[in-house]
Amino acid sequence: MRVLFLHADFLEYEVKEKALPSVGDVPKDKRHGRAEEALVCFVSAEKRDEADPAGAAAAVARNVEEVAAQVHTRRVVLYPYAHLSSSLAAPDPAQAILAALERDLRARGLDVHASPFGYYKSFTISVKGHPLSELSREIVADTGGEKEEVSDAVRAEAKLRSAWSILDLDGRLHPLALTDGKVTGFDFNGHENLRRFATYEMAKSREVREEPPHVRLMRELELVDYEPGSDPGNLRYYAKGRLVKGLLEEFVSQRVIEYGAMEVECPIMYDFEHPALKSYLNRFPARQYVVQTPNKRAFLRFSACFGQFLIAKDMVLSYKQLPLSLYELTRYSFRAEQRGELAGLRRLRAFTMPDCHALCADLDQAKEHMMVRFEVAWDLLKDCGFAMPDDFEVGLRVTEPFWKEHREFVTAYARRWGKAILVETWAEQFFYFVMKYEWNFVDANDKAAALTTDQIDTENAKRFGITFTDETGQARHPYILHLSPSGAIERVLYALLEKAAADIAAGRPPMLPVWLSPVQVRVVPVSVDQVEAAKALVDRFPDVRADVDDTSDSLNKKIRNAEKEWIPYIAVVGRRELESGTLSVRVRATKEQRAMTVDALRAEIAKETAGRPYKPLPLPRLLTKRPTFRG
RNA sequence: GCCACCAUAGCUCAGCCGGUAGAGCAGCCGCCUUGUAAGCGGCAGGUCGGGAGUUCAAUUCUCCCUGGUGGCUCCA
Repeated sequence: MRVLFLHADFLEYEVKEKALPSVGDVPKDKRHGRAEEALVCFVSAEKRDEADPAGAAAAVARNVEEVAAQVHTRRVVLYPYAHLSSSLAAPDPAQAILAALERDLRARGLDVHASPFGYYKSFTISVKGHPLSELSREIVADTGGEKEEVSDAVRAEAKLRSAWSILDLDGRLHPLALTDGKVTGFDFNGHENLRRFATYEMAKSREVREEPPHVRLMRELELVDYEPGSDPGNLRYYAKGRLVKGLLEEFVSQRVIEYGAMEVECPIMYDFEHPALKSYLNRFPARQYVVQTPNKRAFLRFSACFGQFLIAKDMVLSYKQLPLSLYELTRYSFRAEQRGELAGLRRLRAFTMPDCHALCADLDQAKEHMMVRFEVAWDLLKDCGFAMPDDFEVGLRVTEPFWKEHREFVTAYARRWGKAILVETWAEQFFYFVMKYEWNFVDANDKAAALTTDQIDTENAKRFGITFTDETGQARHPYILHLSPSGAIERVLYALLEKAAADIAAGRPPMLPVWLSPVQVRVVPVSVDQVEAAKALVDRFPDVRADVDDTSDSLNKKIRNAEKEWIPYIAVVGRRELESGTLSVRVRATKEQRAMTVDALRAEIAKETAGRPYKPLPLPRLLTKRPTFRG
């Protein structure tokens, strides 16, 4: 709908003749109207409002109430005014919407004066001159006409009754309770991180009032930054950040493809009116970004699910080919998270998510294959630089029927994980999955963020019409696993930076793994006499990100600058080194200073980075040629 | 989305009861040629986040907007 708000000293109108033959007659006493000191709302109902009249009316009502409050009036005039839109709703739906709007506003306690619909009218208006007195808005029912449907899932979540327990390695289930904000029912001694995770999940108690440390780090290190020129939660990556993110993306994709998934690529926007998608949205409590294309309304994908499902439904599949995996690294997935929920790299509106769906013939195969992928994800996170399983806590969510029938599977899962896990059981299946797990990173502020996650989906094959032919020649719907092997790439970076922040707090030198360090070797000449030699030295590190500090700063200053950048190897070159043919290397990880040859340093870096992707230095090699992206 | 708080130079921050701003770092210029976390001096840097209001006068008070942080809600 379109609304023009005018805060008026008065509005006076006179009904003339019918503009639409179909409208009823207006009684004599309603043919003239006058309102004093009112918010006059000229309103057009539009074509797209027809899809959700109640939603459109409610959205406008909220806006009217808000604007009325801003201008401190409770009197509102609704004035149907077709000329605000080039895509008007048909008269009948438009009248219905306006009537609903009028009722809604009355229900909100506003003094509503509605001017007749479908007539030519003359009017006189005196508009106040203050800055809020004139305002026009284009209003769409919340997240489009989908609000009602999406909120099925949101509502389901709200009334979702769940029970929390800790499952230990002996298969014993310890039911948890919340007393005075404390989680009880399990002896958390030696499981401090699990206690923090369970408390986060159950009590949501927040005592810390600090900015998460990774936010400062991501900016100081010139990796990532906010972009006020975009929408909140859409970040910009500087050269170093793009490198780190690109390496993580490549590494994750490499591991998933090695495991056997087929990489595909899908559109980032989808038709709201596609029947399978529409019904899928009901089971997925997300808030979407909405895009108006030239001829339809679309939403930006919030995962790779439907893109891959739409591919899978057209595939010709035999049981002999299962389990079978499709994979895409989504750059980006979009979720219009509420403003207050966004936080640095932990929670974004646009994020990069690897998403790998496996079609499985039956539940046994799904369970078995889930554990194959478990190992892929485990090795992946380990090789990204995490301590497994120490750096994470498992949240495993399961429906009661699944728990009862597959308790042994869940217990075996916990044993493989190697420490007690948090289990949430739901009485009913509210979502499309019967079982899911996440590996949660718990940060310094006791906030948990899910990285790796996998789910057993029992519904979507049917919804999307995905079938395979079984041994008997029958078409059957597969079970679908939804794995994000690392979770969002941004979250991997978040967790690495939070780990580094924990190192700082513990007095250890913070750093990224060598394969992810934007600069791996900084060659530092002691004085100008060695600058040329230093430049030549860099060429002897062809497969290493090495640069040269060719500034005229003091040696101390050059060392300090390199340390502030978390460079793992600082190679000092002075007269002595040139004479001996070695480098004097400051090794960040161990805080030692070692004399090494170029080959020895190269070998050490090669060992540190073995099996990980490599990308060249994304910046000029000479520091004097390099800009600062921010102070 | 709701509530609270924050926004001053590229960065980190001072700035009293309303009288249009200051430091350190970074940058630029010069001197120094440095032996393992800041050498010295100078210059230049501001629509005090944006808009409106109150006032003779607003960085300062009020309102709205934008962005950020925390809490609530949420996290598929």
